[in-house]
Amino acid sequence: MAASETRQSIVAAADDLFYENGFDHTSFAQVAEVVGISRGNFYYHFKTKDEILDAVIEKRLEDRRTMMSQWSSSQETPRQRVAQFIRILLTNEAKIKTYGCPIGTLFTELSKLDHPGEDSARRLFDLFRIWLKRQFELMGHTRDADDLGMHILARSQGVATLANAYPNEPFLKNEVQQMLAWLEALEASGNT
Amino acid sequence: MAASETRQSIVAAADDLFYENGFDHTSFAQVAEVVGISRGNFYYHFKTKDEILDAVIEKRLEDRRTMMSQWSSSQETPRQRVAQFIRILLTNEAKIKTYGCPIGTLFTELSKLDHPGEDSARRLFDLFRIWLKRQFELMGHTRDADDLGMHILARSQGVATLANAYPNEPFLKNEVQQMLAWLEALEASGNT
DNA sequence: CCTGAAATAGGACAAGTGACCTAAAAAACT
DNA sequence: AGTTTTTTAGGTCACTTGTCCTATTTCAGG
Repeated sequence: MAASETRQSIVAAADDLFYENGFDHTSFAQVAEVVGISRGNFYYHFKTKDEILDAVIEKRLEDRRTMMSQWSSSQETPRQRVAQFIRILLTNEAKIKTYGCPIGTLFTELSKLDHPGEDSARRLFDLFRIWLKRQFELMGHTRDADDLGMHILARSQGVATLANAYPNEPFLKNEVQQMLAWLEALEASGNT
Repeated sequence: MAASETRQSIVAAADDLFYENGFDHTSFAQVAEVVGISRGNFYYHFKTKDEILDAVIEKRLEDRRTMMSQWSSSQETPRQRVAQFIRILLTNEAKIKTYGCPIGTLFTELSKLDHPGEDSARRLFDLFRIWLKRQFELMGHTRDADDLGMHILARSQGVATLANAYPNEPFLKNEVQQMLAWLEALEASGNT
């Protein structure tokens, strides 16, 4: 098989396993088994575990970028686009209740491990942060656009964490409704 | 030294290390070194790693219980007590920015590891959840007391996560102000 | 078909882990 | 002081981990 294909399979499998079991707790053997290759072959494609982590983060960045560009083409107004962001919680409800937020849990783990990849993981937050800021600016909230973005980002993180702790409750849906209501209540024009 | 004292030292050291480096990533040797005892002695007090985890969770539960009972005696109204809860984020600002929330990060890790201690860790959330519910009930919000408690719990979690990701920003203080304003804006009497 | 590069397999290694064991030291009690 | 119990130290074990190495297979280009 071509090297790039195998590489993709490895990154995809590692992406899932890191999400489901955590980065530190996922071993090379596990990834290799899921992909269906030998551990030895593994090292032909990735020399260190950190290299896989970098590749996984790069993949997650790319996946989110395409997701956000789809929003830009399907949603007319910035308000609708932010609403789309909030609704990720519903789209991924099942996985979030089981594994939490893929971005938040990865950053939290790497931060706790004092792992160099922490900085790369923060870039996943940055991606949404900057994008959200831009949307709020387009809504006219030029001065506090970043604060509003951080606010909605934090709310999403908190909801994901508690939905993970209490999966069998309507909590997540309730909070999404509240966040959407908050978004609607925001004045159309900012305070500049 | 008396066994109970050594045991306490171990639990205290493990509490810190689990918070700073994570449960899975903390080894017996590290805890023993911090306490200043041999690894062999360790097993006289705790037969398995899970036993230490249980003891640490029990300690955290007890610490929070005493904290909340202090609030009850120092704060007159339930509204002031909830405000005190919100202000934990400020009290522990430095540690939260470095290590995140001790309750949230522990639960997230155990959930990801599929560790049996996940249920015990959830009881830490329960402690605050039930207490918050009670405060909102006392404020007159009998019907949606639990929703309000979960809401403020989730906001705190989200703020802690993002403050950990962006420690060099006024974000945490801003959000605490917003949460306190939200609390003030709640009607004194509920919707029953 | 042949040849050299690309890709794969599987074994080996050192380090670290949780767990266990036994003997020595310390403390408590008679 | 002597004896029993409590507490401690340090070695050992089986296992897993990330990493490395070498031999074999696959496969494309001449």
